[in-house]
Amino acid sequence: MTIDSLVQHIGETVTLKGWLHQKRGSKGLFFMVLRDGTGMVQCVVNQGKVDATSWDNASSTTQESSLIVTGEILKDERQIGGIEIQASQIEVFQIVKDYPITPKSHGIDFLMDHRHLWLRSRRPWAIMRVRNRIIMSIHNFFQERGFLQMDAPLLTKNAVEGTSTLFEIDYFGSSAYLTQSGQLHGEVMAMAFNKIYTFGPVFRAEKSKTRRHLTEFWMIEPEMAFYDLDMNMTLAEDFLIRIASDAIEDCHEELDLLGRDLDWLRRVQPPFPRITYTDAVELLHSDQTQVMVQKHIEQLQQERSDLEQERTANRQNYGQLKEWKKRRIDAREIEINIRMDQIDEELRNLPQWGKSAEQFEWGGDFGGSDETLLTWHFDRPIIVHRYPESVKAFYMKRDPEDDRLALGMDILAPEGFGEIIGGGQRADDLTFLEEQVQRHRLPQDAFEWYFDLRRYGTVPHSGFGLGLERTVAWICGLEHIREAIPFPRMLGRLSP
RNA sequence: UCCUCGGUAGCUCAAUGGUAGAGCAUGCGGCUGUUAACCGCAGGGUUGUAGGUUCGAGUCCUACCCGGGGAGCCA
Repeated sequence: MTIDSLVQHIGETVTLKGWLHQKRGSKGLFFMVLRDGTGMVQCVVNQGKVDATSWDNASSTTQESSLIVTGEILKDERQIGGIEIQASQIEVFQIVKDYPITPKSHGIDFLMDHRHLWLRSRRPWAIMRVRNRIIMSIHNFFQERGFLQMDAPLLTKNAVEGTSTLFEIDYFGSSAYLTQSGQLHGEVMAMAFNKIYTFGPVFRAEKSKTRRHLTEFWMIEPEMAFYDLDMNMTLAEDFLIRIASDAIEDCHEELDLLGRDLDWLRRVQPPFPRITYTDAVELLHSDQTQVMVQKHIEQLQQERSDLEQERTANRQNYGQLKEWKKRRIDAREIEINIRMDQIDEELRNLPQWGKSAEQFEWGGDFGGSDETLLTWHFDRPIIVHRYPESVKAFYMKRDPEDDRLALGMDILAPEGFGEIIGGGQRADDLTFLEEQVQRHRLPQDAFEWYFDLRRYGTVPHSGFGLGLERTVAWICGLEHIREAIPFPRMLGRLSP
């Protein structure tokens, strides 16, 4: 029996195998929160209702000790899940000594060093389950629409994105690279199977230390023959709507535990605003944007002064309080300090963001701050399309109505989560592509097989890439992408 | 690579240049309905590293190492 299925068996006696998450007790009574991977449940151990060995076992268990609990399932509305176990027997696999991750707060460095244990905690549990649900949605979405799942090679000879972000490895004496994208091979398969999608890891040697970057992450890249840019955007829109609605439907408990504001996810409904790059630049230049920045600054200043007042009040009353209450105040003070640091950082950044938006020049690529400011204008994901060709990859088709533009599109998630999808319509003309490869100083011969796609039955086609971890971070409302993957690989982190 | 903040007990954090502390965790004791339980007692430290200033350095200065946040770049 697993904890997630207990609710259907109220009144029955069951045996659960798991780990001790937490224990409280008083004379002759223990409350043990048992974790088995599927959920948590409180087990009550009453000295009068168990044998002596079981009582000793219960007494000696520590955090993360592995054990077997037998007992009756009782309804108890006060508890998590509305049930608790009245234990009749406790057996032990192992008594643990000094489990490093205590129920109190920890710093991120410590937690990352103990990621192999941290994954047992509540928060990672919820996130990984949402990730799993999202992966299922992705496969269901494409499979239901007749897409063929394909695996692109991870070792390649070609750069797809910028060459500076390639991981180079020795391949029997010559150099090879870890793939940055499965797209070129996806195009091959689209010409063979019409509609395909890849789902695999990609690698980028970006020396980025931000909340949105990993060096190894998972990408989903559909590629469709006979799709133009508009069809591509519609597919991407349907795709995100499906992911969000499945998560809302099936991940109540997890999203609740993460404190996710579901209203933002419920608003992921068609149509997503579609704005051209040029309009987006105008929006950045608008007074409206400046007003928004100003409003944000004022809000933060308000929050800051509220926190300051609370802190002062706490300190004034401090002397007269009972010991346990003092500790609460101490803990709260730490929380306040952390939040104030965040606010100060944002208050330092926001004026710069406003300035950089104001001075943004047509032709450049949006920075993280520009994306964030753009999304502030809308209540759901937005699609920005028709970028200047100079900021997009060599394989993008040009806009027939304006040669300066590429038929690319990005989808920006709201609430500052930024770009989660990038894609577009592919160049289908051989001569144009050959010129582009030359212009970008890419090795012509490495792309010969790719050019063959334009020699033998070229057709209009499109596709996009979705970053899985960014999507998980968005759906879960995570501040940092490192929590969206079990074992994040980042600048300076290769273990565990 | 640049900017910025930080590194003090196992963990989270305190400490006007002047005797290094608290909570949690751990150990022992108490408490029969706890929800980050509570109460009492105990053990626990080369203040990131190497120099320097000073009567005196956790605190000031220099260099380096490690980490957080941000910029650039991107999904």
